[in-house]
Amino acid sequence: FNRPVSQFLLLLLLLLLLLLLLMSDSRVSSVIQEWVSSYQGQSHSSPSGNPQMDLLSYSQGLRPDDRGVTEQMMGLSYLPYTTSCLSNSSNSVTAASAHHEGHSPQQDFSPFLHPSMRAPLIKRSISKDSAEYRLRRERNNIAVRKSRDKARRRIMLTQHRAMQLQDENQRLQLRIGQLTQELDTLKHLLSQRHMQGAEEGTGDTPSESTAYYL
Amino acid sequence: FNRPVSQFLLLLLLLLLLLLLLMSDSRVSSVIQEWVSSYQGQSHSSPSGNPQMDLLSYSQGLRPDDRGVTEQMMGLSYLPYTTSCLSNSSNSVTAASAHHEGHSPQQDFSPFLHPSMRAPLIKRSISKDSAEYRLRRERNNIAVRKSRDKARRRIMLTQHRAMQLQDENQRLQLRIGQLTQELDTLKHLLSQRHMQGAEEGTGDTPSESTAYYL
DNA sequence: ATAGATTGCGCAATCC
DNA sequence: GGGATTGCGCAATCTA
Repeated sequence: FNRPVSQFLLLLLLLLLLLLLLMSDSRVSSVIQEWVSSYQGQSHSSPSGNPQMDLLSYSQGLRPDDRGVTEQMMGLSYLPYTTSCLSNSSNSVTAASAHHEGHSPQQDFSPFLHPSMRAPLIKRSISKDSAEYRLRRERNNIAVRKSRDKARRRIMLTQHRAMQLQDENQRLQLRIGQLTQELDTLKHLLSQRHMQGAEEGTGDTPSESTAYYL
Repeated sequence: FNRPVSQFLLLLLLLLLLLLLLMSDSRVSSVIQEWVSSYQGQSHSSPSGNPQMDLLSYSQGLRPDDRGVTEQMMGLSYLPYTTSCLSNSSNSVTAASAHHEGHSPQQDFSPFLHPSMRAPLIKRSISKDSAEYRLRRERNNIAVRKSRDKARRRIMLTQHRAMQLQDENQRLQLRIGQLTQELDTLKHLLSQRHMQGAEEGTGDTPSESTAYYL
């Protein structure tokens, strides 16, 4: 997203939420509950009911970046022997702090050359360079996209909820002001009436004991 | 972060914010303003005044992952010619949709082999494989870390503000209930008094339609 | 123990 | 030009 688009979107969403606020007003409660549930209970796929995309859209990796295979390569830290490259089929990457494994289809680099990370080499033929490793990566990429979308939605939602709550707050405070003023007026009126009606005896205060003419 | 730690941190921050709320209570306004300003105006380094880390902490890349040099390698998509690897010094990566440029110190891959991305090859000797390119990358990494920290802080803040606002809302609604009840009592009392003391005028009613004696 | 979810991080593109 | 943001892939870790 570039700035103008995101700003426009934000504004649009704000307007929409304002409309929603106007329509159903008694929805201000349970902010934390929803957030926590959306944070922990991710068993439901699209909590916000976004009609845009669901699981399928993620599995269809049709982003403009995804044409073809989309490989990504890897770490290879701390190697002064840069000349003997991957074509040696045995030296380069795959082990450098277990970060960013080398990949490149039908090419295998056995984990080598890093003294601190030699143990995982034996670990169950790790890092199959182009077998079902790609499958796992692709699945994880899908999951990552999904999770990040979810996070984005969650953040937007929280933001809008905050705005909504702020508006509600303002309204409530206004209402409180009104009520307070009204109450003051009434109290004043009552006390005045007490003053005037003092000749009939029965002086008392409005809030508690109002049994004059009993 | 794992869950318990993050939950504990969240609770701690919540308590802190509650304290802050108790100290200065008139701060509930201008939620959106702050958010937007923190979103757009990023000229200030640490807006929340977090005493934890500032620019220096970012430049000192001392994360447990950062020992040594920490390289990262790159894309290389769409190459059926996997056998002729990097040692050919001219074929592999660097151009695949301009993603994840190959790196590996004192090894240079000239951008090749992708028909759609041939133009940037001429572009000012791009992708210096290990010169000041590394410097730029390192600086960008620092900036990225900083930006993400900021985003994290912002999100937490918004969240806590939402909770805060919700509490405030509850309080306000309670107060409104109280006021309304009180007002009803008073009104009832007044009307009763009107019934009984019908001989005295002076009716002025605050809100809507109790103007008997006008 | 296997798969999805979350997260920190680096890279590159883009914004400002 | 240089910091700030952002989408994305990778790997580690968590969780169910």
